[in-house]
Amino acid sequence: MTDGVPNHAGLRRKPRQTRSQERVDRILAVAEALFTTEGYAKTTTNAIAAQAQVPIGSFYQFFPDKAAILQAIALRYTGRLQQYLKTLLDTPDVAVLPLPEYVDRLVDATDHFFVENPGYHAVFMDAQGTIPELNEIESAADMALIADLKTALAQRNPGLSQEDLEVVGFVVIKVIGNLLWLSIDQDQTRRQRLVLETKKLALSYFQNYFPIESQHC
Amino acid sequence: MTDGVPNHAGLRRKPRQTRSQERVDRILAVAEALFTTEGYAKTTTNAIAAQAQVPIGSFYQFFPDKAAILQAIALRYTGRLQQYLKTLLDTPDVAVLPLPEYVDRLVDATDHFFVENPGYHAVFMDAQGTIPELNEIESAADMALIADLKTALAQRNPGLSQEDLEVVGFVVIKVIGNLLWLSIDQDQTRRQRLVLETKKLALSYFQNYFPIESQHC
DNA sequence: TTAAAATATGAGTGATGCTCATGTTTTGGA
DNA sequence: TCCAAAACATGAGCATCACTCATATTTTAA
Repeated sequence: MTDGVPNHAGLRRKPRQTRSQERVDRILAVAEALFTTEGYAKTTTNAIAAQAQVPIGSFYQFFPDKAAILQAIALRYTGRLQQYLKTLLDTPDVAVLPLPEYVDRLVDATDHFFVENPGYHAVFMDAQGTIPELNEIESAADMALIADLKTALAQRNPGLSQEDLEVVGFVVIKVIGNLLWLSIDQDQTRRQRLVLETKKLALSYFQNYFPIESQHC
Repeated sequence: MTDGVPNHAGLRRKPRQTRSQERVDRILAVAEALFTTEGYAKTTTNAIAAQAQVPIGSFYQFFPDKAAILQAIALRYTGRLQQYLKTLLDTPDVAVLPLPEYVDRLVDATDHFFVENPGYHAVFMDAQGTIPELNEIESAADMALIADLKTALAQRNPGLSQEDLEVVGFVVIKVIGNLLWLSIDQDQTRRQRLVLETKKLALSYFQNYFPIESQHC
């Protein structure tokens, strides 16, 4: 992507005029609201266009098809998450934290993002599988997260091979994501417990690759 | 379900005659093949009916809607998986295996099932989110697996509370399922590595709740 | 044998994603 | 300032798909 504004990704025509840009923004806002409340399948393109006060024809000037709106919204979310976690991982203070605290921070940050962005859950939950492009977006987003985590972990244990770093990053990102994702549907008590278990799980696994230095009997 | 045959679940009318039963079987077989090769969204009910040599009207005598076929297929798969794992967990020899070997068996069995039943992956991958009933089926299937694992784990450490058993079962079932699920798309080398990592992950986590008896410095 | 109940059938209906012919606005050179 | 050409806007209408229902056929049982 040569363009810094992810809004334009997958657009049929890039809006040049102010009015057009406003229309695209309105469409995305309305679509996100409808997808979240009604679901992707039950939301019609005509309804989005009508509620955004945009003729259906103009709608299709910007978006090649219905799926493209969801892709645009999904891209916005994955971008936010990656930036959020990268900021954490790149903080010098965090990099030198003992492993348990490090895992705490990582899991808490991911959990926090999920809680603060309920649309993320709603959008990805909805049309997964139906839209192959969505899976690619999620996959690409995870790749980026894994890459960030890899550099952070390499710093922590320079002895690990690239293959090991890749696999450990993959497992940790996927597992944390999956468990916290599942915890969203649960009630408050169970959710907190699952966050705790996620930390326990990640820490136990990490210790296979980052042995505690101060281990003595 | 009072009926032992899961094929009839969610049917509009239960086929009483031999011919009807054959028709339903043909529909399910054709639908599974088409869903797997073409995908759920791109497969039309008319195409299923035509290829199964059943008029579209008769199709809808048996199935209330398109989603019901997928549900029937999904139920068949989850039933098979549960039976497969329950058999393993209920084997007396397995119950007394040391934890590492126990985890090995559990993970290998799940992996084996995924490999032997590619349709499971295809069917669930496809229309998740689009069909709320599918999520319920998957959720119910996981609940059953968790229940089976709970009793097996309770035997292994009677000191654990119900809440702990529930959470540990939940985490392990979900995490193993998720990682092995993801491993399916990967190439052979990476797949084997991920199976290994899944074992490592599950074992490390288990050791929080099942301390090694023979631990001494 | 036959009337009623159960089952089979496929043309037709409504809804939805998307197009395209036509109309309107903006642009930039003279 | 004027005008022609390019860019943009519009919504009635098309194609497709899930699903129905009026009618025809078969089975049941008295």
